[in-house]
Amino acid sequence: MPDFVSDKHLFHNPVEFAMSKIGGMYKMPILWRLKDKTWRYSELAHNIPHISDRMLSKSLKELLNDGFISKEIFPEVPLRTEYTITERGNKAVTIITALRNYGFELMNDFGIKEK
Amino acid sequence: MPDFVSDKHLFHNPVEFAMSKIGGMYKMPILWRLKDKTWRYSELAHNIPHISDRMLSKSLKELLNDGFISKEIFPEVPLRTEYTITERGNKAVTIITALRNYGFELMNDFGIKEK
DNA sequence: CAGTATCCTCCTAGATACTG
DNA sequence: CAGTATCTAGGAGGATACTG
Repeated sequence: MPDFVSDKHLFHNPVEFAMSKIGGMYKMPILWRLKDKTWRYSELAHNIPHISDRMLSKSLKELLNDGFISKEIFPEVPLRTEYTITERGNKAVTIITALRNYGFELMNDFGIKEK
Repeated sequence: MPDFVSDKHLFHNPVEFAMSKIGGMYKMPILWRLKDKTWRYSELAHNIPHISDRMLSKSLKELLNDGFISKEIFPEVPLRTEYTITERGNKAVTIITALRNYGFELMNDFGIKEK
């Protein structure tokens, strides 16, 4: 697996590339919530623990630019925007599900009990 | 999914926990190489692109402490150490394989051609 | 409501040098 | 050969304030 460049950034393997697209603190939590319904900005903001407006808007923008989600703006008063997962996003959810299941296994393996 | 603490570090979801164990730049590349045979330190050092001694030794130590690999020291001259994957490491390889396949799909999806 | 702009902190990884 | 120690840089994410 040789190095390759995408979007002016150097990658060494496919996992690194995938993580550059759906990694970080909040992208998976966002995609996970969008997997079976449309959410509006404020719903995500209130539902994802600890997320700030800065990180939410930054993450949404990147997921949007990379085609994992789509956005619809309703020019009402007050303003409403809705985020929906795309086909590319749905494929991501498959691996997120696997990662999540593995994470639970590992937590159990390490004796961490969830409520 | 409530927050939880492990090893004095705060986590928000199972994916974050999994990534704290097998994430970072080099842990997956190491586990990937150990999946079907034992490697010695210098073989890993020469085979994993761009890795420094510092990062190799640091990553190996953490994988060892977390039970993903085991280590055997042969007190010969010159010194020889061999690293072998454990059952826990093999489970990790399953998800790494899935992530890797997803990464290849995504690269293809984004028009990145590998050689 | 749905964001953006600025500034700042911490942590991962790189560079370099050294050792049993 | 198989590492460890020290120092540094870059980038992800936090805090806070502001806006169409």
